[in-house]
Amino acid sequence: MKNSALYKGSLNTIIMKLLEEKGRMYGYEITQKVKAITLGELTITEGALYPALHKLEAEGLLEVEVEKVDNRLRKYYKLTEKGNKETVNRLAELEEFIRNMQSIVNPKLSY
Amino acid sequence: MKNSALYKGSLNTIIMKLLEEKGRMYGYEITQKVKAITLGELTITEGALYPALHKLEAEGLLEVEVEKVDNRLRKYYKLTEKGNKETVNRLAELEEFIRNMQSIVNPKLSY
DNA sequence: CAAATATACCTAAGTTTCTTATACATAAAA
DNA sequence: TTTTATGTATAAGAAACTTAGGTATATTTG
Repeated sequence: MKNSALYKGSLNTIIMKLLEEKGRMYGYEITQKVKAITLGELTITEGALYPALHKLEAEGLLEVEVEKVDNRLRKYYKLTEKGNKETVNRLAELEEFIRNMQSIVNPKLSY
Repeated sequence: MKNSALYKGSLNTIIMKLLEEKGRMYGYEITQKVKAITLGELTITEGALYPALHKLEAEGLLEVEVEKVDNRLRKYYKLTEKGNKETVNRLAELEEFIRNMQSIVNPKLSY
């Protein structure tokens, strides 16, 4: 049962959208949230997630707050102001992609 | 104006879906068709298209017929039997991806 | 008529984004 | 006590693109 289609390029948008909603989240929490929302169909691997978070932080779209909970480390991420603006763009792009794909895949529905 | 979101992994499915509909198409025709359907928003680059066609052919999902039209070469591609079956799977996967993305991006709509 | 654009194919180098595998560490459950 | 869950991280490799070329003919435009 292959990883059921996480199309490349969508991960960043997923992260940013969840952070926009929730305010702040830590990495592991994001993986669990995605799994829950998609009823187990979509699994974010750690090898994809952590580099993505670090890159978004490096780009100034996320900022991090480190906390210790239950003697274990957590890195909470939240959107910066720049990140908030960029989230709007990326969501618009994703929605455009979805519209385009539906025009191709289901041409009868797109008038 | 960046290339407006061709999420990686979707190109093969686009090609296969168009061939399923049209019966057979040649490369250049595919690029024009996609541009037309998406009102210019989605452009398939040749550097992506031709390697993708060759790979699908190598995998036995497409077969090719070469023709000369107006003194110019055309390579018409069509789905093999195996390609037809696989198209069903890929479309299902793409639709699942779209459902999952909508669950994430627009949680209020997904009951 | 010359130059640009459209049609039609192709590949190579580099980048991005993932998967897979591994590593470290603590807490809880079997 | 061993496995599973929680929590982070990186390195090597694969896959799928972009960018930038190359070749050639037909048509349109200035």
